[in-house]
Amino acid sequence: MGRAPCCDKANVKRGPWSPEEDATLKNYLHKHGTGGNWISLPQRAGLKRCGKSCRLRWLNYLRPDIKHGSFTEEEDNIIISLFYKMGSRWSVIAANLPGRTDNDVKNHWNTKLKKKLFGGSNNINKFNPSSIPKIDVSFTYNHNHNHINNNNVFNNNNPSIFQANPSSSNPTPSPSPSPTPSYIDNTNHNFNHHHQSYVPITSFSSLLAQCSTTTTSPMSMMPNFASLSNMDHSIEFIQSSPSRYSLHQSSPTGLAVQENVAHPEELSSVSAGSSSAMYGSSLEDDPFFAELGFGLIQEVMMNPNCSTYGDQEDIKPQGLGQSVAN
DNA sequence: AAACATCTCAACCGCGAATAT
DNA sequence: CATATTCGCGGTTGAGATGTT
Repeated sequence: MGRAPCCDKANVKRGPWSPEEDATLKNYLHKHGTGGNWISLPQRAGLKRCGKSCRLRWLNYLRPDIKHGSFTEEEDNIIISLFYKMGSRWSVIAANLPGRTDNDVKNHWNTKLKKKLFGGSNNINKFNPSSIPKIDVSFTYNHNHNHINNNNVFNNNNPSIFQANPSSSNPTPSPSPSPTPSYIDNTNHNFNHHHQSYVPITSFSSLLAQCSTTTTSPMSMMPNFASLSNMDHSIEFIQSSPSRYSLHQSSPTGLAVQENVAHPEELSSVSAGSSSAMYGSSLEDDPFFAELGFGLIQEVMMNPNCSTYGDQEDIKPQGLGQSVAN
């Protein structure tokens, strides 16, 4: 037995909204709000629509703070960076782009960014790093547990990152402000921790550009996905004795703590296999590998041409476990 | 100008999570 | 605590717009 439908599909209108319906919904919400119940709202408002349809129409189109129009380069970079960090959590990514909805971001990724970065999701051989504007890479890693570089998008000083859009900026009452997902809370907490050290990227385009190579192998033209994988995680070394550390690694799937590890410098030899096992997820689960239908990851991981250097010299993300611990 | 291909994006769907009863 | 209801999300679809031949 399947799930009961949310409304009587035979008696609701579907398809594009008319201007009259938009006006009706908008007026009703301005006067009454949702009343805490989208399902019963259409009936109260006099609309022959499913409640879910009303909610979607409001959130994705009618809300007064929606930003229409094309995405800026800065927005692109934020989307790309956050996509790599957390995968297709469109609502979280959208929360960092004022005026943009998860649907907008998702559509933009699927129709523009994927092609911009890879020249077609199903043909990685078309990928051409030289077609991507080069911007300075700004990896940041700090062994001394200091705060991160001010230039990157994960900066604590940037209030939009990992926080839902403040509803106070909305001049009209928001009928149903989206609650801040717990993921955001957790991430924000992690990133405000004064011991945190991690590897953000300011521009994924720049990372791809850094991976241009002197060889002609199509695979070697791909970015170093080993180093990209690490961007899904934040890594923190807390010194427990002069020569020993506890290693705290957080990822979207959880937190792993490893006690009594050697100095971070020595961890550069950690193998890909042990690292991915430590994270409890396989590289094949990685959003970018999934996106590309990637199979032969080892070859990419071993690609020496894809070492990327930040302004600080402490980081050379050449392999799993290496990017933040070098 | 017409036919066809491709792109865009609003809308729908179904699921898991959260909340109410 | 169990069940029902609602919400919110990510994946997918398809109509209309736009580009190409």
